[in-house]
Amino acid sequence: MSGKVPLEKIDDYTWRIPQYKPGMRVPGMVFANRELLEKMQTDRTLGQCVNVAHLPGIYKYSITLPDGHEGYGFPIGGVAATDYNEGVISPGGVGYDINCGVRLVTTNLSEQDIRPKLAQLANAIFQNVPCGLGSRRKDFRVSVHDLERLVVEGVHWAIDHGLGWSEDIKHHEEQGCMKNANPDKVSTTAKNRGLTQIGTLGSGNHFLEIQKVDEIYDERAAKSFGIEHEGQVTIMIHCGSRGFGHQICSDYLRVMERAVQKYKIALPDRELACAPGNTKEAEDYYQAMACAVNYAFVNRQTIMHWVRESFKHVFREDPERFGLNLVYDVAHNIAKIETHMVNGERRKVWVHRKGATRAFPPGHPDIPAELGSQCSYLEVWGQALGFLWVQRKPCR
DNA sequence: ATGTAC
Repeated sequence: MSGKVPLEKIDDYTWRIPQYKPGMRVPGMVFANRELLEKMQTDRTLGQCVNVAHLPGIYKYSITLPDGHEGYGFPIGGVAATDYNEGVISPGGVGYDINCGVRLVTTNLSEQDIRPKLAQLANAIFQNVPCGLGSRRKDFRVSVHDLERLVVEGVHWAIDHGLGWSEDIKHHEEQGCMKNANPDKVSTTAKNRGLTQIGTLGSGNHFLEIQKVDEIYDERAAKSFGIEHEGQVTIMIHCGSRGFGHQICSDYLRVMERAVQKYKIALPDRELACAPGNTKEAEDYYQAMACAVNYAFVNRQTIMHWVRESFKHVFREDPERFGLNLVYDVAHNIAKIETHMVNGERRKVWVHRKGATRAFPPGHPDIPAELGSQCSYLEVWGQALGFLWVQRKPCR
């Protein structure tokens, strides 16, 4: 089916899908090189990009970023903004792993400093951070009361419980705490699944790696983020909201399937189940999703804490001695209410990002001041698009 | 991605 999706070349890495189907409200915009594009033509990726273009209230484009591939409803790499009132919010535009994301931690060590202790360190981390399908912590389980606090307070909860340093907070998207989180909108099943999984990695493409800086492209930018030299050791953590977010997604997909009937929404694919933005169903999903967003922030924060503890154990020194500063924690599966200029007017929109990291426009407060007000960080795809600033997720 | 499976 997707073999028939027409593509217009904009440049070597940008392809436009015209509104060739009567139901398409906007064109598609696909960012891919030849090789990736060819792969997309063998599966449902482009067809899913076209399906997203049918969503009520969608603005400007249905976007697919590298490395776009098949997902549930939206393709992974899918980005769409829909009108807050006239549009819809769709859990398929976020995915099952709500606030799957990545954080980078720097150290002041070089490869040669760490090499002799590497095996020991890897073992310590392996002990301290459970991984794999269904991984749980027996040593650290939160009560239902704690869970309900942490999904509202986000990283603040972790810091208050000794699971990090206060300066970590400002190095998170949303300062590690999404507002509107409401645990009353989360099922007991989801809460129960969440109790034993704080500080666990999970499986699939989730990872915790000890890395070294291979090459610095922009010295000034790198320095402001604490990347000083090639060979510097860093740590990267990629994971999400575990069974908690997964359960919330499946619970609300059911709610949204009913909403599609109730509000008589025409959709090309039932995996795009959604609700009009100004309904209770939309509000409930958003409040529950925000809980999973905060859960995932706390999960990555807690994992980082146990990495710091592992350094302390292996080197028998305070972790501060090794730097171990958080550069940034960023989500790539999330929906947010944002205001953007669209075709010259201020619009409140639902931004769906699935496998798409936010990048910062010039002047964004999260850009280190020393980089100057004209600097944008990460690749600003948005300049081509007019109002959305997005970046491809880190690929593996 | 995820205890699984409408």
